[in-house]
Amino acid sequence: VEASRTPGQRAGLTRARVLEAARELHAERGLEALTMRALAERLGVAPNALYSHVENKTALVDELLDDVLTQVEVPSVDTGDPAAALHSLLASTYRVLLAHPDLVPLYLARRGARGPNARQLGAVMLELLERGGRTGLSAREAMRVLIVYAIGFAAFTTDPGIEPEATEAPDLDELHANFESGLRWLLAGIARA
Amino acid sequence: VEASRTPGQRAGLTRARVLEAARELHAERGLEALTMRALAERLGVAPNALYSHVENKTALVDELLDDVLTQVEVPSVDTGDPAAALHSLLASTYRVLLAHPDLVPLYLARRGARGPNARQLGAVMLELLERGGRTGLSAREAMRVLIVYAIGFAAFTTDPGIEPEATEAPDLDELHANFESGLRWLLAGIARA
DNA sequence: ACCTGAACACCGTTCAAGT
DNA sequence: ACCTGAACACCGTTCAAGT
Repeated sequence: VEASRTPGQRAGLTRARVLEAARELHAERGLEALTMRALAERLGVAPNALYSHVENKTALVDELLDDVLTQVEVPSVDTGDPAAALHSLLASTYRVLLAHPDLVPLYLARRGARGPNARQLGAVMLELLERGGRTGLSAREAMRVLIVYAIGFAAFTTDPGIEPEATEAPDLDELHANFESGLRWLLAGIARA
Repeated sequence: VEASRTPGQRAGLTRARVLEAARELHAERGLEALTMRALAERLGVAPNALYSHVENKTALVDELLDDVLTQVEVPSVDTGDPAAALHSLLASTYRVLLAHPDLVPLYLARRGARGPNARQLGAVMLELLERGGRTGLSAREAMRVLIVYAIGFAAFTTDPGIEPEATEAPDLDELHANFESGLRWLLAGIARA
């Protein structure tokens, strides 16, 4: 929004710089402030200049979502109890999601992330499930249930919406314990059947 | 979009007629076509005329979401096995959600519905849980887990997103069976603990 | 109270043109 | 290849005015 550059002059943008600015903008002012126009303004370029470095807004956000997953603590795959490792992997995922509350609706809307980090977490889960005795279709089913549960409960924790039976709003500790309970039920069912 | 009415003339709108038109528009052309402007056009009024009958778009959509829940089959509360009743209630909810695939992201975004139908379903669930031996906090926790799971899995079924380990896309029968598996695990955990 | 016209304050994206 | 200016095709919502 500087009038300082004329057509033909470079602004020195990079895909990496655009993504970095997007992360900052999101961190500082939240998801709804993360618009292509605001992002362009922060970078001092015209809105359409972004499209030289990013396919569209969806691709940009996808990359943001996948990046966050680097924060998930991945347990070692081939030592220790696979069920315990699965538990800690999912608990870590839940915590990471809660650390970025306003991204959670996006994970929800896109049913997870799509990038390399998401794929790697999926591969680890499958391997742990297989070490626990589930293979092939059965392992993929278990994985789906666990992913759905973790993202779904994170969403519910960041905003319980209206509880059907509205008493008082549940507090965070209660919800965390609640997440653990459900996760244990699922892991027990997966181990048993 | 008719130029036929001058200021002061009534168009005969009602909240009920607006909602009916919204349901039709959504059914015919999908969620993204359901804009206030398109809705007004269908009713032959100016966009802002809608605001005489509906607070805003959010309130309108909330009512739509709650309405859909009338289609859920509610089992009888005080006869039969409460766990079986719980199972059929959740399976019915899942099916109803799948019957309205493009509303599912909205249930997700709002963590369920808020209206009288949602509240009634919640009350039935709590009563069934109590007949199964869970009361108070414990019952509410179990309910949360089940609701999160049903909505989350419905979302995943309507659009699996990208499976972390992308093999072939899972087919519907597989996903339905998958929903049942996870639901059984949860109900078993709830019954046991 | 219920409607219209006009506007406000936005969006994401595309197109043509400059260097 | 990378940028600008201008525009397209929208949104939800508000305000002032008419009857």
